[in-house]
Amino acid sequence: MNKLWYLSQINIFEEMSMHDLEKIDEMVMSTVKKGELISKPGKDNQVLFLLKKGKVRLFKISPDGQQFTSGILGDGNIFGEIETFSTGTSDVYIDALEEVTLCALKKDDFKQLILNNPKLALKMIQVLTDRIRESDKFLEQLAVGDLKSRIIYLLVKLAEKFGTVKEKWIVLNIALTHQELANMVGATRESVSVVLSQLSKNEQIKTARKKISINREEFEQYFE
DNA sequence: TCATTAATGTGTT
DNA sequence: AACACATTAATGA
Repeated sequence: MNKLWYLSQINIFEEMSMHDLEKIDEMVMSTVKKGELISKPGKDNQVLFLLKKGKVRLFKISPDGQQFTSGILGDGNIFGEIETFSTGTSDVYIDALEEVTLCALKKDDFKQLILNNPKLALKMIQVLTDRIRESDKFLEQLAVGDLKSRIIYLLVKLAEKFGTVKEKWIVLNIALTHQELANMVGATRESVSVVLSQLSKNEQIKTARKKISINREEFEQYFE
């Protein structure tokens, strides 16, 4: 099984100066509708994408057509490939989980940006390091855990990245179907449904269609 | 509001 | 895990 997991919390824009942010703002920006493919393996875009708004999914497709989601990136993240710089996305499909606004950064623009913002370079390293670390951990969890623990691990990760606290719950601000969750933990849609309703019955999570909240107290121990 | 589709739930093998 | 089928919620004409 090809199991990778990239989850990065870091907002790449934080370290940029106002001046550069304005430049980015002027850059060609495109919007991609939900479900549309942004990139696929082998496609040599030679650009870095700055994700201004929305969420994208990185996934692979196995020979039998099964999708495996290897990561989800949210606002302020960066992905893509240019000759001297790779974010590890050259061999994955990327599609939009929701309507997405992004701008494409060409090689020279990126170089310029780095030159103007030494801190940005550090941030980039941090982002990529973080992805590797997450990937490692996730691989481990997938190898050792039963389905329930894998799902819990995933929900906690999603909560860290996309969650907002609401009383005793953390609401996951990301619309995912059970099928999509299944694609992330390498399980079937049905078994994911079963585990989720189990957790729901135990008041560990709350579910609605494409909406999940997790109980803060129940999962406190899982957070770092 | 109704009909269609998508998401989820459940039992059986 | 795979399948078939039931139920329910979302969508949109």
